[in-house]
Amino acid sequence: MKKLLLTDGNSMLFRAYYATAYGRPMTTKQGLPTNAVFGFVQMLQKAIETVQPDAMLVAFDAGKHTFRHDIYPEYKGGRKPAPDDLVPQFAMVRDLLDAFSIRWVEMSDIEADDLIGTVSKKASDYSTTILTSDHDMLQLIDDTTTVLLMKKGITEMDAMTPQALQEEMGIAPLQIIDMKGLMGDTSDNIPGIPGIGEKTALKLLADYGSVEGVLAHENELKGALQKKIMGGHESALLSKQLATIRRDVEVDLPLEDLAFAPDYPSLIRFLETLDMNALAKRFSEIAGPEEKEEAVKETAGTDTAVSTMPVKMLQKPCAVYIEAKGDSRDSEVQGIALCDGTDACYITLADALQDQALCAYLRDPAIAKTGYDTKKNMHLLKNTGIAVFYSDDAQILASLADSTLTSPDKIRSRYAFNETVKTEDVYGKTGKPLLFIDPALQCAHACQEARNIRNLMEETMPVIIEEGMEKLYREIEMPLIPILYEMEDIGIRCDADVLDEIAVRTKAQMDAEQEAIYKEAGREFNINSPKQLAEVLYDEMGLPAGKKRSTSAEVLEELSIYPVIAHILAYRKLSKIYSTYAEGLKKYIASDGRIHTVYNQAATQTGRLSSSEPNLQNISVRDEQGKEIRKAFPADEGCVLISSDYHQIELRMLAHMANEPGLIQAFNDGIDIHTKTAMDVFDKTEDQVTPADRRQAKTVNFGIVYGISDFGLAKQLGVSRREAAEFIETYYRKYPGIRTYMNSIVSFCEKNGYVETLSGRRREIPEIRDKNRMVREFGRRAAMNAPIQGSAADLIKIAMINIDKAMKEAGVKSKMILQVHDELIFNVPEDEVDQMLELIRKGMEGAMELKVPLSAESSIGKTWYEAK
DNA sequence: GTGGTCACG
DNA sequence: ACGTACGTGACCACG
Repeated sequence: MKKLLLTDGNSMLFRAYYATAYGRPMTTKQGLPTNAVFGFVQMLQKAIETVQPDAMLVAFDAGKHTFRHDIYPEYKGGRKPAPDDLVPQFAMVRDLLDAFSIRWVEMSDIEADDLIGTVSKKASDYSTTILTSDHDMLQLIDDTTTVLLMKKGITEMDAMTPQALQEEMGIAPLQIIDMKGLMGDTSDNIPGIPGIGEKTALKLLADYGSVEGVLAHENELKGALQKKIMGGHESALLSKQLATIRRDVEVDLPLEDLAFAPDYPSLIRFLETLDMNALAKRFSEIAGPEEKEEAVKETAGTDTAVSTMPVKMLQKPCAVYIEAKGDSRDSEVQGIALCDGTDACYITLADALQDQALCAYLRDPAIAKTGYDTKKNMHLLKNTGIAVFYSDDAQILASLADSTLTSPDKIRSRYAFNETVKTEDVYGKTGKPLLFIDPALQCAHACQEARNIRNLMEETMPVIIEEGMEKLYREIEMPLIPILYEMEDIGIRCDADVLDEIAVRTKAQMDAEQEAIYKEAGREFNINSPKQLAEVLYDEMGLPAGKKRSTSAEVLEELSIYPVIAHILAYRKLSKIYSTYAEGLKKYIASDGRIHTVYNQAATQTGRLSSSEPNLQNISVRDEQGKEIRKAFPADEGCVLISSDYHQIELRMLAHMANEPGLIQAFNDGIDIHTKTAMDVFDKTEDQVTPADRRQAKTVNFGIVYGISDFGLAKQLGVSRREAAEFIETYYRKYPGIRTYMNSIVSFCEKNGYVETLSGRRREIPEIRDKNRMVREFGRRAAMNAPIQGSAADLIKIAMINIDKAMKEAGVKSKMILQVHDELIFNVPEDEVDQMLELIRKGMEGAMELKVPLSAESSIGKTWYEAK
């Protein structure tokens, strides 16, 4: 029998509101209250999981005047209006249901109860569940209709069947109406018979069955009770009438239209727009495996712990998993698991070292082996005596196949990794390691992970091939791995003494600024706390608050007439230098006096690298004082640092991709591009362009690359939106190729749901089809930006590969040590400088053949500070 | 664990 | 009526 889930929307929203209203208020970043919607969606999901419906409908009350008011004007009288912070959530929850693709209904002057009563009656061949917190609904229970009664909290509910009702209250479903007739209902202002409560009503119904039965036998009753009944005939009959749910409303809701087809991706995006990110994440876990259910494979094979790797495993491609005692790259290696797609075998590190055949197999470049995060595996294996030649990296494959998979967690949930044995089951939690490690668990865990890797490879490889990304994968991403490994391994020198010096100096300045701020504020507080700072500025000192009581530099700069603001901005800047850089970086200096950052090759949606532990891609440079940090990064003894960066790479990339003649011409002529833009947009000659004009034009150019909007540009330039729109229009008129390109990229994305780079790297942009306009606008901008940013990322990756190759061929001692998106930094022995300058320039400028020339400029210094 | 802020390209 | 420039990661406060 098909299952139907009917929900009383109002009842549930109120319940959700009061279940979550206490404690801290919950709002979006803009301050929109969301607590009831938050509870609502959780209740709904709980009910969906419990019922597993085939069809579903949510009913809402609408209108104030129902037929019940005709017969009893005081019906639902005396109710307090809905709390202010609940009101906006009525509309919000309807939007949520739309996003979720769940049908909802409201009819003017008809209550949700009556809609549900009517639909449930029509659904006689369904097994129906009614979700509500309203006890009135219990009258609808029958053999095929259950009421799920919401209890305290958010997800506690009780399934009420005829049997359960009989057991709990000793009455049949329809007798609920009689109950109300006798005892009334304060929440709906139904009078009942004054003086009759639940206990008495139940007793009377047990004896006489119904209101009419009680009235007919009132002479059998005694004393006060009889008196109450005799005086309450009219009220009892009226109350009974009010409590009766109508089941014959004229409503056009064919049951076949109510099929339950939830749109989880859309729901997730909706929740994210309400800043319910944790909840969105939980839903993506629910939705992820469902979309890819074939990912959970039935495997016929076995997991075996071996002391010598069986020969049959060594004759074919396998997934290789390195079992280690933690997940950092210096964790202790425990053993190795191989999976051939059917069976998996685990061998301890000690045994593996004795197994010559295995070692030869692992390092044989002629046999394909798949790993996961193979760069990390190379670090893990560094001093073990074992080397693995990996032909494939499943993490890279997955991130190319779906660019939204920017973390191991997302990959694991998207591809339904088997997690029967968790790392902490084997080794305990970090900080609380288990004293005894169970070898059998290690084996099970390692084999499970090897299987996961194998399955992931088998699922993603066909996608890469089908979507034309094989070349990108084979010729860019895979070759880049050992290069990044080497950059991480070599690291960059870092001088703790210099950092100390900066720290001391910065701290002293911070203290002075702090003093000044406290003096202005009239008291001490934590300047680092945006909350406290906002209180001090906007409440105590009475500074004018704009729309948001933000304390960001952007907002504070507007208030710079107040002396305290300058101190705060100075304090913030110093504090950043102090904690993130001067003190922060010291933690990462390894025993070799060097910092070994981690380059993540699968962390961005555009194809850029990211850097972490520490992030060396955001070391200060724009701020003169912050830039001092770079003095702590010296070249090695007898060496210099060469820093080489692409000049305006994204605009060149845009000129090429859009095939815009004017822009291409400008680059070919070697004209300063921002000046050129200023001339075109402001209609000036080169001589007339002031530095301020050029700055504005530069901002316009950034805007173009970011996926322009008049609002964003206006904000950035500090001009009106109309003026910004005019700049954009003028720009497009001068460079019609750009307009055409942007339009075509957006419609491509609308049609296909993704965009791609010159190398065929895809970025999925599901947002472009979202119901919410803001989300959609974001999707459009991302669609305009991703091919540009991503193609530039492809370009520098190719340059890195070329340069690495050229360096190896030249046999130089120089090392590539850092990448900062459009910039490469090398540690170069003094006598290799000239050779390297030429080698780098060739490698960078020759990485791609574009319609515009590429320009790479280098500078040299003893420290990173000087090489800039 | 999340949000605000700020560093970079 | 609303409110957005694109892409990252680290630190701090706070619940």
